[in-house]
Amino acid sequence: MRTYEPSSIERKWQSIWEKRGVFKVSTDPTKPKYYVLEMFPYPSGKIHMGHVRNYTLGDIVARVKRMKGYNVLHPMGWDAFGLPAENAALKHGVHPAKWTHSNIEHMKAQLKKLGFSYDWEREFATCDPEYYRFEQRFFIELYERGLAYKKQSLVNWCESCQTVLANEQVEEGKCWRCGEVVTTKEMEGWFLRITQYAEELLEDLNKLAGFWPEKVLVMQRNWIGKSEGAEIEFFIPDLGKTLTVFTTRPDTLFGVTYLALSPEHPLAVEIAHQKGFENRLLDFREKVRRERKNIEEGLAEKEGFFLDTHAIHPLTKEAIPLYTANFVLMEYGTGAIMCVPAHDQRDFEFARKYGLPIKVVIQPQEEPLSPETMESAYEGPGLMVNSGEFTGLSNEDGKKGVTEKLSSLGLGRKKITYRLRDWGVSRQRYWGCPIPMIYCETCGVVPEKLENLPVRLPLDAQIDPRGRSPLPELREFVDTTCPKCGGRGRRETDTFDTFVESSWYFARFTCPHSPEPLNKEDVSYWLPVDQYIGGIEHAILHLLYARFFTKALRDLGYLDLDEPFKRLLTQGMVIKETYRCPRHGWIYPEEVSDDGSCLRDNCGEKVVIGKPEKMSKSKCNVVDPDVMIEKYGADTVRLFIAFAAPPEKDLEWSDHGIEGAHRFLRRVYNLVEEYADTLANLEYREEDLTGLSDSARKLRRKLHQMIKKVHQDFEERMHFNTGIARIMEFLNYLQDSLKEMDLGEEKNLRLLKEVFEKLILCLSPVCPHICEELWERIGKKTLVAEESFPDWIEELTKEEVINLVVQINGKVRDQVEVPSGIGKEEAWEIVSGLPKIQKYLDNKTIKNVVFVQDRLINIVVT
RNA sequence: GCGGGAGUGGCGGAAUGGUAGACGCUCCGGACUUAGGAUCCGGUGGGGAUAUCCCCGUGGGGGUUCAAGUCCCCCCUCCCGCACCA
Repeated sequence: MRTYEPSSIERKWQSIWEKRGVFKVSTDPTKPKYYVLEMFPYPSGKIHMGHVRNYTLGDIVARVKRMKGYNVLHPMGWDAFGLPAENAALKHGVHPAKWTHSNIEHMKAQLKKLGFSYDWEREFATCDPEYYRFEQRFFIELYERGLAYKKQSLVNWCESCQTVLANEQVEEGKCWRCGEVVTTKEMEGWFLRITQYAEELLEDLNKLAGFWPEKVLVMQRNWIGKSEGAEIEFFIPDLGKTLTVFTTRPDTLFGVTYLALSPEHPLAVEIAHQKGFENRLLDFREKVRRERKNIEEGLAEKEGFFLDTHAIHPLTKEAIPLYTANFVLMEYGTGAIMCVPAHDQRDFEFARKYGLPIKVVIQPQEEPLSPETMESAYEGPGLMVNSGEFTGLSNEDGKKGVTEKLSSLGLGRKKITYRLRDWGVSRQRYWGCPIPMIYCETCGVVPEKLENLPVRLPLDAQIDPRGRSPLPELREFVDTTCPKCGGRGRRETDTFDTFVESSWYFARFTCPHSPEPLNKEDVSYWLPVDQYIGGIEHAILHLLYARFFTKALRDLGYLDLDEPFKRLLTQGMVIKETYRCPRHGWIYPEEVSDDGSCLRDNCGEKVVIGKPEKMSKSKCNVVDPDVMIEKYGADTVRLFIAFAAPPEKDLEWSDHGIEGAHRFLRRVYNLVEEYADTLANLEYREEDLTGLSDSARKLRRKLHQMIKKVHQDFEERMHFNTGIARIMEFLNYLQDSLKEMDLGEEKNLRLLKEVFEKLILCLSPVCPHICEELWERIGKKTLVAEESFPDWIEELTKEEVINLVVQINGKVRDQVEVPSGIGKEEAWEIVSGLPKIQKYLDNKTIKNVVFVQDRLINIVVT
């Protein structure tokens, strides 16, 4: 008898799949399609457990759908531009291109070892000119439509990465990639007008409800940050100019006691110039910028100063003082606000600090407010007071009333504001897609001609030791001719944010070799992605950009859909417990002795076992997929990962757990192997399986119940952990059952053949290699990968007898085996005769009997 | 503060309003062994009676129901996201 040797089995089947091109697909409108996509990786060097989990989940989905008869697109590629390649170049002196390609090669080999069913013929890397040429083309077309533009702006700057960051890439004031504190800087850069799609991006989230995690939808909604209110104009006589503010509370207009401008506001600058306190304003602005970082820690106090200027209230015509204040953001609304201390907490704090008046204009029902005694602003609803003609209205009616009044006077209007900003895509980096624009002294900014695309990233650049992009110094790249006038031109040397590449790769996977950017037939057949799987860390950035790009490409005529990803699964992290030594910090598990002391440098300190955390080198809790594959095989790794937790939850790596998974596969292997030769030449038909003994019939019933449950868990609910549990449960039952079954009877052998066949098929999406092997061992000539998922016979899943639970007043008091399907009367007949139950019925009055067929009978007594 | 999610054995986790704890891990006992950290068999929520049982139990408190981990209300804790957004 053979023993289970994963490594040889896995190599064997991987090469057979490859040779036969099992996972190759093509557009075929006669077949139902299914597109499953996992977020493609950055080629950082090697695969980690997070990837393994992501891709295992995707592969199970792909294999299940294939077995269910779908034409399945399951591609893989590389998000290959990005900063780490440049960092590696600096550190090891390898060119980013070389580093990237060798990483790809290594990681691809790792993925192949895991037996993922990708159509590798569709593979591409985003650093291929054949990929990014189309990206450049899209950009030019967006530019021509006014959806891409260049502007000077205050940008987030990471000194360590030497580049600009998008708002989304700043996390708690730090660079999302390297953790360096982000500063601000005035800079020119290219922007994509994502704000033009703000409303649609928000609105279409409703289409995704139920298919995307609620959490992601909420995060995107917050990010887009729609708020409805009004723009109101305040005339400044000293300047002869109008200050426009945005407010969501026009109903509080009569409570305005001051106006506040961001220190960056152009009118603040103008006033400062006129009144001669420019330096004071500049100092203040600098201070505020520095303190932005403190704001996260909640340390910054409200601060500002009087601008020695007044504006005219649009309705009361009162003179309202102008302040500049640190809590007013230039980037939001109009950069200036009207301040109503009585009804806004921030305005309240500022007013108290500087002794500004507080005027109540909204009175709540309960307790009247008075400015003297208020300890905080009242932001709730109420009736309007001190508000001229609006006094007495509810504040909700007031919002409308005041806005309409202002509108009629031409001093305001209804306004919707979004928090979402345009997407800055310029990066001062080398290893990225060149932005295909040319600066000409006579023509200005001119896009490269489409026929000249791609603008190739020069690969012979010398990496600058200071970490700066070498492109601006590269004459043969920079010097060019103007596409318009043929005169001297200078190329843009910024490259795209790498999120541009990942914003449309899913579409290119449908036609990776097409000479057109996107082939109509392919994209309309395959898109949208039916199931997208990836980490929650992309909840905003990548997913919002990709949604935007989809809509933009639709409007350019390349796509015919609104949303790219029909269903989204955000899988949890792979975590593992950590060990900490008081002297050495994080240490490896093997540096902990049995009695829990630190072994590093014979230190002996008591080791603290930390809670499980995301695997990371610095915490010494990583598990290398290669080591696990080597030790247990890919099937075991896949099985454990799919079994240990539901997909969306964090998965705690357990050395014992993976042993358990491996033990299970060995049991499957040994069991099938034991009977393989006997069964190899045996076939069965449905009519062979009639007239079975009780125990054989029961086994067959368990089999069909298992198939049904696995189908539901794998295909409908995507709860792989419980599906696998059902397979394990079945194996346990099968082994018990075999002890009693007479295998001298041919009927039973034929049944066993059915059992093995279907068991193997059910397990195959999770553990494809061992299943192919066993399939072959029981005499099959086909490939499991090309088989259908087994059907179950509903009739066979029905129990013949069931355990009827007998409750008295809702408490379980007994159970009795009865034929399934019996009615209430029959059940009562049986149950009322049970001695245990009679005991409970003595001297009691039966008030009610509740009967749930095949489940329970509940006798209510008093 | 606002928003989202979650609290179930020693652990990971199961349970269309219908036997709470499937499946796996751990641990305990047994078998086979020169040996086992291999394999197989049995047990494993708590407490009590231990022949056959009983009581308690899904973060806490109320409620709806014949019946609640599941539905409703209040509270507590933890995780995640957002946070001077006017």
